[in-house]
Amino acid sequence: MALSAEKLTNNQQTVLDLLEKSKEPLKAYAILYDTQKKGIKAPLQVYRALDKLIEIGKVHKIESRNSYIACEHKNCNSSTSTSFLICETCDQVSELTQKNLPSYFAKQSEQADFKYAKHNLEIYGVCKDCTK
Amino acid sequence: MALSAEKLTNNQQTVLDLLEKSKEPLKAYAILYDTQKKGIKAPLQVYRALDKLIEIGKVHKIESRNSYIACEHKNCNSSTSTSFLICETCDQVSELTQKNLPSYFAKQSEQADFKYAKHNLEIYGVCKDCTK
DNA sequence: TAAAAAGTGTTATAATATAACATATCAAAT
DNA sequence: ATTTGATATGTTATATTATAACACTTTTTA
Repeated sequence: MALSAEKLTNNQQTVLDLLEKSKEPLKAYAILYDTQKKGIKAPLQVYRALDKLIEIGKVHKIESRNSYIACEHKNCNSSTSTSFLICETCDQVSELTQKNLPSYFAKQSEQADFKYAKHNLEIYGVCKDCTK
Repeated sequence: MALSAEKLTNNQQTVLDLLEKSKEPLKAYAILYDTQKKGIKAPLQVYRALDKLIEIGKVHKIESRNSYIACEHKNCNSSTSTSFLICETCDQVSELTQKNLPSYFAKQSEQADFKYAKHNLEIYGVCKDCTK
């Protein structure tokens, strides 16, 4: 079955629903706490759901924060590269949708004799709302 | 006292020496294990040394690996932005020294109404040695 | 040289994540 | 329809990463 058409299991859907409702990235144990009423009882259930969701590109991990966010792009199948804008004031995170980043990084890498495969970019600063 | 002239304490120097000798990034508990003969006995001693070394720019953290690497640049005082090339084959990490990355990211961020402050970039791929 | 700032040593514990194993579900190929 | 193989589940335990709290010491600076 194609990844994009993948049917989610109960636990996976529960975790994804929560992340999609959330304004900010959530930590695994926050997800656990918030999904107890839906029957998720142990950390592993959360991590396994997250693993799958990340694999199919529905969720991304923000490495520097140990937190997880639903992908903003509809029908995103990519779990490879991620680029985030992280507001240091309000902690909100948005994705930088820059189609040419991979090729830019590939070029930069090449100059260091390095073969680019994928990347994780975390940009910190101040978001639109917080500059007002 | 200027950061660049900062004198390191014993623990800080011990941790930095180890990282500078290492070919790969090291994890905190690996550092702890390897510095026991130098008198470092507890995780907190390692983390405190790392915190300081990161603050003065001598060490960087690789977020997606929970590991630490000595800065390759002599007299680097910057703890703000980091850019790494991480080899998925041999786990060696080098720094991408691209002076114009910050301004490039600032420009990209601006298009999303986001005020760039600093960044963390982790590029995965295959290093020169491993492509042979 | 006193006060302030930074670092140390230590114990305990918090936060994040995975191992191991038995069982269950489900798609698809006989 | 039924076996099969892949994937998911539930559960307990534990590994890994990181910080809190507190008493004390050293270094810096005014």
